[in-house]
Amino acid sequence: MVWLQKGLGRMEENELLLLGLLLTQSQHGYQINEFIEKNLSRITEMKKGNAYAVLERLAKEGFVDVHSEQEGKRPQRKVYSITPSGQARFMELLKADLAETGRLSLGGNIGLMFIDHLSGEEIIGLLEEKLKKVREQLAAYQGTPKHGFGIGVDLAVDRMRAIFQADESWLDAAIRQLKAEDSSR
Amino acid sequence: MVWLQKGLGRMEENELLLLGLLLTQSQHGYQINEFIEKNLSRITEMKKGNAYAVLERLAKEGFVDVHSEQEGKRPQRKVYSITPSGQARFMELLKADLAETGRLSLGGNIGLMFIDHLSGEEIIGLLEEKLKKVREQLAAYQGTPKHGFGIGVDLAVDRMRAIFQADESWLDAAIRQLKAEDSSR
DNA sequence: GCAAAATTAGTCAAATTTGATTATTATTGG
DNA sequence: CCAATAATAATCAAATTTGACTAATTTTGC
Repeated sequence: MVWLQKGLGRMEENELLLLGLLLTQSQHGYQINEFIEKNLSRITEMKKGNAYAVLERLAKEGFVDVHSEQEGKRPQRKVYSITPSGQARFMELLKADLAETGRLSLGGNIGLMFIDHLSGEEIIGLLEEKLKKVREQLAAYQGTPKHGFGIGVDLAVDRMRAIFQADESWLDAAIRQLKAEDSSR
Repeated sequence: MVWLQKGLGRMEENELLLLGLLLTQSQHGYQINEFIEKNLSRITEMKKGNAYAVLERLAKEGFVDVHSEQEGKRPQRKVYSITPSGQARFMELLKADLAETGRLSLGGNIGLMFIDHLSGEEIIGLLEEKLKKVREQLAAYQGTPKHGFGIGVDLAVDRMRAIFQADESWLDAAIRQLKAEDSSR
């Protein structure tokens, strides 16, 4: 993976996300995780287990309140709500996250680094496979209608789309060039 | 952060990187970390401490051999060399990393999601600050000469540059649009 | 109406990652 | 030539993250 630094770290962005989701309404963990998996899978990859851990951390720091609920014989669930100090923290994190360059981590670049350990055909074959997959991803974006969760979510998704598109163009150009070099031997 | 999945995970990419670096020559930990910090900071953000841990893991799995060296009274250093099974592992990881869509993790997107908690001017101000920083990053790329560590490294760096450039364009367009909306009120 | 599958809700151990810290040897400026 | 700083080399505790697991309740298909 590849990074370009500054701005919030993983964990701080996870805190920002959870605080942001709790800002609209108090929720229990499962509810939050459902929402993330169903609607925000393009915008975060935070795992369930991690979300629960981050919520506990936020509670320990006083940014959220927790209280247990029992509905019938269901496993007790913990409802989290944001505190005033949590709201302040949210604003702080929000501004920090928006202003900085931001982490940029791109899978597949380490492989690229060592590409000369493969033969020309192998390289082209693998990169074409990759290009195909990138295009599938892009197609999925085209198919997605606006979320309706506010302009921000749409912006975030669109930014991802733009980045993906750039990767597609880059890959396409790289493959062409490799092919040209290959045939000129 | 934002992810788009499939391909190697963080740790596997870290393994790939270290195996790849050991392929050329056996090295001790400090040497490897120096090289990464000085030459590959645009391509990975693996931290020193982590590199040592990953090397230990690789040793435990038989992908690298370790033997301690003492030079004078210097702190003993551990020299790592790749084993045949490590070479096979390298090839495996290399192909996997090249063929998949690859993780794409983009900082600042969570903030974007919640942008409507800020006022129009605040948003524009923060995004412009961000744009400035992104442009600085881009300028740094322009200034970097080719590495000379093989075509792969250059490709990887260039891919990063392309992605960054796309982010810059996206940001620029987004700001314009926000300004237009703002002034039409 | 009942067995199988899916959903709800969350926990936990193991693995990974970070950031600070230690300790020795070179180098540099005055 | 001596004190301060930088470079060498790595370790470790604490924090975070993952992925598998538990366990109860609904829903579904036959």
